[in-house]
Amino acid sequence: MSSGAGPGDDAAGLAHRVPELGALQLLLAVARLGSLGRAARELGISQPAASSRVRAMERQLGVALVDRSPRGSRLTDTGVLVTDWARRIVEAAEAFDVGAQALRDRRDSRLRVAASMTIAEYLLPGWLIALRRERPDTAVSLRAGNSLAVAEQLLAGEADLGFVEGLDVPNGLSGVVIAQDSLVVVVAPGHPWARRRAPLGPAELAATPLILRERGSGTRQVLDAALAADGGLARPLLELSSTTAVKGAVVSGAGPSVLSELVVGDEVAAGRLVQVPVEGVRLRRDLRAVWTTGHRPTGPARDLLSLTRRVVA
Amino acid sequence: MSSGAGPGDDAAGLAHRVPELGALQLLLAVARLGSLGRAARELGISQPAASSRVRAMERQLGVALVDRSPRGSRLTDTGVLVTDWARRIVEAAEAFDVGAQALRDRRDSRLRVAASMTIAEYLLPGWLIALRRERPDTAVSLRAGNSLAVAEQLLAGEADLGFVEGLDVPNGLSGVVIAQDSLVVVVAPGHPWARRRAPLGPAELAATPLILRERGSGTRQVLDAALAADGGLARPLLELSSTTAVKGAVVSGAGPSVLSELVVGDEVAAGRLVQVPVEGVRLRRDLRAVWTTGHRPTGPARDLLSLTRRVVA
DNA sequence: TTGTACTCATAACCCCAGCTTATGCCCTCA
DNA sequence: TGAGGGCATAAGCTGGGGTTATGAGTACAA
Repeated sequence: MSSGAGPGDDAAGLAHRVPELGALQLLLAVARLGSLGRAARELGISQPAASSRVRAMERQLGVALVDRSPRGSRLTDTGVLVTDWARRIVEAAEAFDVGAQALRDRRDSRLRVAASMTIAEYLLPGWLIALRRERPDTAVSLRAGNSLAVAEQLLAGEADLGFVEGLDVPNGLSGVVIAQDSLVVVVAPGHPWARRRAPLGPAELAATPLILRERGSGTRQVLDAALAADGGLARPLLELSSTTAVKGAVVSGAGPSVLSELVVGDEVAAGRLVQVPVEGVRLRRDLRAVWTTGHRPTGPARDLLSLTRRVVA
Repeated sequence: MSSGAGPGDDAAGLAHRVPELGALQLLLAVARLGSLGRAARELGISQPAASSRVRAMERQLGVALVDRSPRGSRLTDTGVLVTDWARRIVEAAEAFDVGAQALRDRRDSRLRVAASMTIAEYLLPGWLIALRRERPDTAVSLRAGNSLAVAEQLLAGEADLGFVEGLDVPNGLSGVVIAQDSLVVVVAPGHPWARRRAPLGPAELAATPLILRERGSGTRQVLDAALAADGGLARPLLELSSTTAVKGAVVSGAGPSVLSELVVGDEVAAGRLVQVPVEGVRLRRDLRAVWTTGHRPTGPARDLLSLTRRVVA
């Protein structure tokens, strides 16, 4: 094995090394139900199919996952670990699914939602999963855009309920704050700030070139407003057009950035990014549900709204 | 569409509604490279194959994902959204991959790691991904167990580096604290505590029956120790044998629980669980890297260690 | 213009992964 | 001892997804 691409760091083979979704679901079902046959029935396949899939997974991964016995199947120790990793994939897939579903049913859904990008990306799938649990019959359609587009769609009657992040409510709309989103300063683990314990102040933050989204983006606005309170202004080291690009640049060590904790939550938890403590800067923005003034949400819109309001009061 | 299971809430069809990993990777590659052909080359498949896969995805999801032009392909607006959801699936799959890889190479790897369950499940994959980026040739093997098992393997020379969570360092081992894990009180969004703003005190926490892991588990130990400082003791409402089971019970509203923020991070961010503020209880535990006293980590072990220490100093 | 180089789409063919049904063995329990 | 639930094996079919070969549209330079 020479240097460079070892086996396992080529993206190409990922799909061949990771079992497909159906197999992972099957594994979860086996864990839950304690029997290959029952799991097979739950997923609507035959028992031999389930048996062979699990066997194939074990061959693929090179470890034993389930203990078969004539009275059922239980996970092995490593099976438990693998299943937990698998669960994260399946959950991400479920979020993808509800999101895609909502995206597809553009027209004539019972509940048409318009949301800003960040909310559509990170929060809505979770809400829709919860909504589906409580009101399985509600068909939801989703359109994502910036705050302006959300407002337009509500005013044009093309959406029943909107979600926006930002400092104020667009004209003609009413709304309630449903959550607060914190912006956080993040750096790659190798950056000097990563070991820092003393909080950053506004002056230092304003003086340091940051990796930022272009001027006009929601995140940038909040940052500028926060620093303006101290007479400062964010200095861009690099301006990128998508949040993902910014995040990628920070992870690869290009410099510090200020991003929503929604966006970097995973990376911080997994240690790919480090959050730098900050003091004296108001890096919070409200997340709001909005509707056209006078048309308080009713029916499915009300269901979804009450669901989101129970989150982070 | 009658009541009950609508289309989209049956787990069975998930794999048919969500494109498979290869297709999602392809989409990410297209987004990054701006061309179907280039993306195809990167993944080692032919251009027509890529073209057809993307087309199949669009048919499957019912939305246009990429704008084809004779000079390349760019994502549509909804394509950007879908791609972001897809990225989360692929990242989960990468974590699965490195984990499984480490699990497979049990014997004669250059670096044999033993880790407690929680660390193996939530943190190690991220570290291994980072390690692979810096030292692509390092083959890592992983065994997961409780703190005792980790200690045994280190002392028996079956592992080079261990990771444990807990209050103290096992006998015969040395170690450093690499991170702190906070335990948090969580409830389902419908629970009365979800709207609560005043922090819980130790007395109230000790007086409330909780959903817990069985006595002897790491989490339970920390909780008992923390409450013991005030003369209290956790009262179980329900004792379950796995963290996942506890989490599931809390999500479905069975009652409050105390869990590691590593475990519930996703759920809290997505609003499936609500974190309740707590005051006056020391719900922190150290995460430590450990090794047999006298054998300070060298080589690959040192690489991994330094990597983890850069995280949450 | 015309040639070249890039894009993506279409067509015809092929293969194997994974499904199904049918069966058998093992264990447990009434 | 027979019934029933559990898993494994065998044989056969199907189709999704791959391949190569080719065409058609756009851009740019000679």
